[in-house]
Amino acid sequence: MTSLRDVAERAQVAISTVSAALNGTRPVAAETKRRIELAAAELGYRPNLLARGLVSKRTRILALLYPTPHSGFGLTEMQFATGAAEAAGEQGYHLLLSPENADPVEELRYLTGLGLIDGVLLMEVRLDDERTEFLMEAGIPFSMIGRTRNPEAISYADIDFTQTAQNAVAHVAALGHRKLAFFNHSPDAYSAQYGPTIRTGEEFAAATRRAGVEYVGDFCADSAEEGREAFDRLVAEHPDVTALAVISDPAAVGVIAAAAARGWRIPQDLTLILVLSSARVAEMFHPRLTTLEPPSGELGRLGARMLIDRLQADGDDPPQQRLVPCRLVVGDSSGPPPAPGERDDRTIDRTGT
Amino acid sequence: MTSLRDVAERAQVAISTVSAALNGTRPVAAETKRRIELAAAELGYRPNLLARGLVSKRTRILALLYPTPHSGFGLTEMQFATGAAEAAGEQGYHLLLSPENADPVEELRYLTGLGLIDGVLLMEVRLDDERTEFLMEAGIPFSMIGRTRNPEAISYADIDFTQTAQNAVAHVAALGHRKLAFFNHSPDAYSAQYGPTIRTGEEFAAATRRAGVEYVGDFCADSAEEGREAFDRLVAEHPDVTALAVISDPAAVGVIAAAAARGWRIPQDLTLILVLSSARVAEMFHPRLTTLEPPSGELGRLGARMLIDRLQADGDDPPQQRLVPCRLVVGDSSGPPPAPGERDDRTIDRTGT
DNA sequence: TACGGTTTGCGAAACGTTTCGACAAGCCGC
DNA sequence: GCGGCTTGTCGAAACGTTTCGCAAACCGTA
Repeated sequence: MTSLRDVAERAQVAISTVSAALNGTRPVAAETKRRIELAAAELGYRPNLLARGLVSKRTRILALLYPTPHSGFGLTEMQFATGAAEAAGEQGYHLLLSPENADPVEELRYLTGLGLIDGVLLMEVRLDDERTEFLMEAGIPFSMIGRTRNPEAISYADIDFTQTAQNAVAHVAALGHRKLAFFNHSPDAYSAQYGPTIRTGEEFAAATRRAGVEYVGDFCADSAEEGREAFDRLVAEHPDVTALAVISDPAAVGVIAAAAARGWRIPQDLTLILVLSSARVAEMFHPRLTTLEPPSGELGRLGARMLIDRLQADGDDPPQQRLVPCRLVVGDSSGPPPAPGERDDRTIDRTGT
Repeated sequence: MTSLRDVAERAQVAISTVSAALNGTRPVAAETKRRIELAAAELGYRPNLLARGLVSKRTRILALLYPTPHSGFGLTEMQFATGAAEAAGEQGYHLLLSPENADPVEELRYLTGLGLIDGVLLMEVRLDDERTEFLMEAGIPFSMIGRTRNPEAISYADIDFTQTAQNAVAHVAALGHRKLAFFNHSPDAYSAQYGPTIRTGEEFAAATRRAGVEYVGDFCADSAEEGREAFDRLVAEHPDVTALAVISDPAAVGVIAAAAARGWRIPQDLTLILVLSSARVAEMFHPRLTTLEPPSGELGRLGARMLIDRLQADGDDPPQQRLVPCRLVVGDSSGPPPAPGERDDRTIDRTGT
């Protein structure tokens, strides 16, 4: 490891001069500077981040905090991480992957106490998130991917649920549908606090209202079986439904099976949309499903960039907040609604299977 | 930030004594130690990682290096990362996410020059990987998830392709199949160097040979269209094939479509297996596909643990090497082969579609 | 020639640790 | 009662930077 000292010796100047020349923090005579840069290059000098961080209190390291996932990580979450890492890298920052243990706040206290971290990027933010309170109090710079219930004072990048729902509703309305159903995650302890779940539901309701489309909301757990049941329930109560949006991949599998069992074809008899899922997943289905794909990578990038901006403008300018809508990827599961009576509705006894 | 010095003052001892007491590096009188620990707890003292690292040359930070993915990151890759982060966390280590730019070796040189990193975890290792050469030469501890062509001297965790192929072949053989086809990734510039692609192909060939099962190997790019074409080609040349393993998710979509177009049912007319894909993806298919699921999380964990072991045993004990087979998740796409002539083979003109 | 101002470079302190030689005190056996 | 050993503590140096006060050299102007 060659150090500043080695460079100084070789260039025949003081250590402090080398530092000034290399960082441009102070004027250095052109000739001297040239000599120093040459020496540094010859020796392959790399500044030691630890030493620098020790005195400057800046490490250019960010931590990405994520709860150990309850149900395995999806593609979406991964893309937050890689997006953030990429954006950080571009700005000369590094990203530390920090899985949370049982006590996220304790974890945070520990992590920030290390002096290793300039700021924190929060993933999987809940509507009331204790982590934000801790970070605010401790005065540690952070930004969120997602947002809390009242995020006014905090920088965040999140999905634009309003726009997303509106686009989706516009899509089905343009095809001629007058009634849209939506299967949300089941309102268990987790989802009750999980922003995307709540907001998607609310915004679908609102968007249909605005568009004059009839709306049916229901819930189902993330399994094919539950998707099947929810679908049967839906058709029983609303036989005239022609379009359905589902937020869970496995539930969609169940829906498709149940629809097929009923003799419904997609998209002729039912338009099906996968919400908050990646197009790559949607392609696995047959037919290829229309998807509202979250801009995960971009959200990760935005989150990281906001945090870095905040760190560099050490004045306290107002928090940045960005909402990005999902991309509507139209697949083969979107079509005009069936004419009344056109649907070949047969009842099939599935219990025998 | 409370420092060692604050603790020392409060406990009325020298700084060095506090350090010794807290780290147990030297014997300290029980009473003194108690006083110090009390003071540390009261002040909420956290050792500063930068300062510690500066002198001890150990930061307990590992870097996870991954190429910016050519085709988007899969679930599999994500699980390497989270698995590694988890294992690292358990041992008091941290994991730095490092996307590689155009020049991986330059990136490595920079990263390791920072003095921030104790060791490197390599992902997406190619058969001839320039990164390993650099790391060996530079004497930087590292381990691999995957392995090079000749990995004898390096620690790695990889899939046990031999066992995996054998299990898969045993599975179809037990069902009564006598002929197995395998669609590998297309042998383009990338795959030609990519271990899993090469090894899976070789091992499937070898395992069928050992089991006395006839083998047909072919390639197809990662798209439904190519999967379709490959399947049609296969059936044209080998109409008696009854079992097929596919390594690419999108290709499997094409295969299923092409089989359906032919009137073949799965699994009655064809047993289909998805290779190196997650069970979560396999569930999206209808029917739910039998899968060889890579033990990604575990490989990540193993890789991290090996690296940490290596760092802690600063003697040079031999490299650790672990192979873990894929988990065979039997879905609804596995069944006995059709009786000869049983298959309802109709030729369908798809060109009109 | 003298003088204020500017340019340029130097040296030392500081950041928070670890490490290690020195040393004081207490205890042992003879 | 004294040398030698053990035990416990201290102080200082070192890690590789950044930062900042200061001084030397040089400029143009009076």
